[in-house]
Amino acid sequence: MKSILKGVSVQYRMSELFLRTLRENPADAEVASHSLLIRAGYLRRAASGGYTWLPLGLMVLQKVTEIVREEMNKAGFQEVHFPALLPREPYEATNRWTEYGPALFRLQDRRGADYLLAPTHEEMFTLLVKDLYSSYKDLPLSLYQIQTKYRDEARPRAGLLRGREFIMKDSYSFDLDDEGLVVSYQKHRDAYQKVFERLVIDYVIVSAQSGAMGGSASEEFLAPADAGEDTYVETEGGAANVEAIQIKPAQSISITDLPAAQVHDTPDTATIEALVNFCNQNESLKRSNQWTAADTLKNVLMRLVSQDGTTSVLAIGIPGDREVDMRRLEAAVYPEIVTPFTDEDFAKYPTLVKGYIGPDALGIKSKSKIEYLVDPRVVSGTSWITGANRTGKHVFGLVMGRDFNPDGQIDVADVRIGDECVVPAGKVIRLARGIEVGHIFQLGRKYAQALDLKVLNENGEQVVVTMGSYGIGVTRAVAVIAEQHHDERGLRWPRTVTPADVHLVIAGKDEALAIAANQLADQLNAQRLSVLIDDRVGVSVGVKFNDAELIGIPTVVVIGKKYAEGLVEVRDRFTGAVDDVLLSELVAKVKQLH
RNA sequence: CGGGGCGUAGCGUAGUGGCUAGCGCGCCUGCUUUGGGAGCAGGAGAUCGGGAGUUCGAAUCUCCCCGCCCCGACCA
Repeated sequence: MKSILKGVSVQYRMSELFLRTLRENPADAEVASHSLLIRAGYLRRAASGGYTWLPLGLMVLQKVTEIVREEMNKAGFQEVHFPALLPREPYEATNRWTEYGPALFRLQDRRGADYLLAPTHEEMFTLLVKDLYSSYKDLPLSLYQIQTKYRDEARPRAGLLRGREFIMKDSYSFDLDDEGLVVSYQKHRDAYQKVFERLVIDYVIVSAQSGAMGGSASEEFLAPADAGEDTYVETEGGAANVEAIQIKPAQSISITDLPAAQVHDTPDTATIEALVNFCNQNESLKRSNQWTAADTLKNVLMRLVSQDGTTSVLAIGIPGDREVDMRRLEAAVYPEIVTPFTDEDFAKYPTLVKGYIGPDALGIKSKSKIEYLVDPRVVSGTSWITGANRTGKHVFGLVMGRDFNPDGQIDVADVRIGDECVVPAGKVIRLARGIEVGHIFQLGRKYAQALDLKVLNENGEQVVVTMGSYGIGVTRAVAVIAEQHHDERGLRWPRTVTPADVHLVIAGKDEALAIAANQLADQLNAQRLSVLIDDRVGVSVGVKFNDAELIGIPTVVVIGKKYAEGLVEVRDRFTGAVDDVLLSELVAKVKQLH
């Protein structure tokens, strides 16, 4: 493109930048970060879940990466770099070659040997440390890398938010004992807080399930956003992923003085709603205060498939006004997989009557031998309307601890505001969605054990090392920043990650403007402030302003009609403030904004 | 993997059996214009996702395949 500048050097010129902004939102982008990053020319989709970084995008990615790297180094962690393409054997040793399932990209080399594209690198880090270290004196140690990861996601979505190829910073800590692990964990936690502060990502730290990696203590860094895939709860006492919360069990009640259970005809009441309506309309069942779904006990059947392929059936008893939260259930039964209980499955259990299943037919000691677990609200002395195991019949006043005894508890009902929790302590005051940008957890000895990573302790004994594992989604963080910092006009990069410090718009075709703009750019460069200069010829100012707002560099300087009076305009993309500044004072003004 | 939707030029789209596939943006040439996505004139750009079929005739109907997006189950 023609430039109004001749033979001058500024950092980036719009006339030359490999960039094409789009006026309209791409049809396939739903979330703001995705749509804006494409429209503003930061990214192009190259494959399902794979994106090409264009010059502007790469500048942001590099800044984000550098902030992560700096904070890791400051914390005393050392950077290494593994191949993404790895042989099968180490993953076989930890059983993850099979355990990781279809999300693992597997491939073969020309000789037919199995390889994988690493989804995480626990095995390699463990083996590396084993290779070089063998004494307690070498510990503690934390290593990290910033690496491209591969996961064959069933459903890549929302641009950078969930890709099949993405960049992750993963760290691993190695300690002699549990106390050391706690210290290493805390160091990572502190470093992560600094990273997210510098990235200007709004986040909450929530208790988490450690999930597929195994291990115990675990927290997630969630960036609150409607586009997020995780749900978390906040209580007076803290925050947790819904998968990790624990509902406070109800107080048990004395069972003496409770009326005996009675079976009643309740025709056509296979759903809780129908049952409650029937109870409130039937003369003999009516009571002064209306029956509600919470008075009923709903028994839900699920089929569980274990890793070796064997299946079992689980019955879950929850108050009728609640639903089983599939995410919580999946987390609770992990590593078993939950599948629906079908009509064919029903056929195998003649004692179960669909729509009228009651506790009598459930439990490992019953005829069905189906394990029966109940919600923590279903405790001894609570009385329920529930199925009588006969079509069109329910039993009223069935008392837990007197009339039935389940095999145990399971806490998988949906969570609501006001629910009392043990973890995190207190009443739920907020339920929100978040994007997981970081996850830290105490892995323990799973990998060290499997790969035989031991060191000699002070007494000359072999001791298995204990590990922590810590991740930051680097490319995801870019999307999160875009998600959290934009308005209807476009992106608004925090100054720590902006692709350039100043967007200098030449608003006019007078050559004097171009010369002055160039001088300003040089002055800014001299102060280590990078400049993207819009030197395009034949492009109307409206287009230039709109592009500047879309691209989202936080400080926009306009040199145009007021140049004759020795003034330029400084716009703050965050506050919307517009100031006229003397040319001689521009650098000071820009520095002040930074 | 289940459910839903979609695939027409770089982007956004019209076109549900009939002529040379239309429009807006973007792109190229010329002139004009220059503080909020300019105007006029001319132009380039499409295997209508792919394959097979039905038909005198297919972007349009049928089948198969591929790809994309959304919702659900997994994760940084």
